[in-house]
Amino acid sequence: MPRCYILRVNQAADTREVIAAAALEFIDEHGVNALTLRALGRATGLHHTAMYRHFKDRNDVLTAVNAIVVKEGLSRAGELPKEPRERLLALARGLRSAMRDHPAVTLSHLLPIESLANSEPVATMQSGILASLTELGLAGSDLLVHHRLLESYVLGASVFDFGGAPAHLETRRQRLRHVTDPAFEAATRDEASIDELNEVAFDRGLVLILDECARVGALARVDRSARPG
Amino acid sequence: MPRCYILRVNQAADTREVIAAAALEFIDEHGVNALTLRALGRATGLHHTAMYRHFKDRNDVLTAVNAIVVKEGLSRAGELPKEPRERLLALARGLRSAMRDHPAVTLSHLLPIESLANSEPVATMQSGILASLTELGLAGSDLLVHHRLLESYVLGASVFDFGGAPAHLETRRQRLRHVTDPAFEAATRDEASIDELNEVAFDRGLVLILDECARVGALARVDRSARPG
DNA sequence: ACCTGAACACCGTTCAAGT
DNA sequence: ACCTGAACACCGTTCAAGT
Repeated sequence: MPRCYILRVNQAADTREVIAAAALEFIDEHGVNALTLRALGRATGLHHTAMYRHFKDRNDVLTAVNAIVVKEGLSRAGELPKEPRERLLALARGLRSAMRDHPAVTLSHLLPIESLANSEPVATMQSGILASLTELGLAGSDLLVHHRLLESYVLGASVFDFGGAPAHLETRRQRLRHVTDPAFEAATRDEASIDELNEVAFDRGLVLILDECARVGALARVDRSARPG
Repeated sequence: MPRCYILRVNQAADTREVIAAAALEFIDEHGVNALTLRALGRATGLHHTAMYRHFKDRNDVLTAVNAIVVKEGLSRAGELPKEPRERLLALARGLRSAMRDHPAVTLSHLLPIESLANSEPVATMQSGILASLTELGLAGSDLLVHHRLLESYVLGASVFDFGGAPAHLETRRQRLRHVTDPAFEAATRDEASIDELNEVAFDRGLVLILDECARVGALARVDRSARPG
């Protein structure tokens, strides 16, 4: 009984990736909590226990889904600029943009902290960021601290901003209900206004942090050329 | 059959709060995923279905646990300074400190985005932050953006920093394994070094953001006094 | 008002069996 | 090598029944 209508027509593609793509689509539509292995089985036309042939466990499926999102973030960043500060800006905005496209996935973005380290898109993103920070002049503990700051900010703020989706609007209304400023009224009027506010705030913080990275990097570079060796 | 050894000796206290405190203790020890209602029943000496007399559902339990952590954050902040920038610093560091004390709870801190809005400690924290930002001179959309930035940074970065705990050390080693800088070697040597790096990076970003809030607030204040009305 | 016990519909995971 | 089907130990939640 050929129930595998998706897999049958994608024999060329790697089964693992086909399943992961189906999982991403399912999460986008129904949320991450609704993604049970049985539901994923229905979506792919496979028996739910067949997943264990391609994934270690359910977390492994989510890890693969996250890798797709990071990969989309890289392609969103486009051709990477030569200038390191511009490159960091492009990478961060690209990743943010991919996460915004898949808000329901974001909740499981805390998972990759544990398990995504070995995926290829994450390694690419990681080394791109480290190389850019180094080019800015950062080294040693300065490099460590600012790398950590940038990572925590970009991923942390995005997880926070999108993790509660799609309950955003009502939540924000609740949290700001004691404020009487008319600007608050306007910003909490609809989803679009809140989303725009989020993006403006995120970009403000991102520029702030990258400016600091460039400033400290430039200082360190001057310091090194003053007393070489 | 008196199985309720905890509740029996705390008849004065509110049952809901006693259960929430037991849940916090359990999560600290066994992680948030291990907190099933049946396990919580065992910990409190109650039948697991009795929880529904005090909580709407399992998420409601986690919401109550989060409220305790935020409350601890407020008390960690201590006597609040008069100066608004110092007050924001104290509030943010206090909350961060409470979250660091309960890293396993942090994973569920994305939940409060949806549901914690109505708890009393969160409301207190919220209004304290808004009042401080206003005192700094921020108003209108400036106030909105910087409030959002501060909130996303403090909560987001902390969720990200602690969410993967206690798998921190191995994760960081994995993620930075391509770096050869000796400073990285030192920083990933043990848990304490990584924790220290996290705290240094967090505080750096916090000061950066608060300086920006003060700067923009001061500008806006000058602007308002230049053309009053 | 608060707690118990049985029950329901689910879940992730394992494993022997098929091709 | 890949997939199925039955089975296991669990889970959150509901509800009638007890005091």
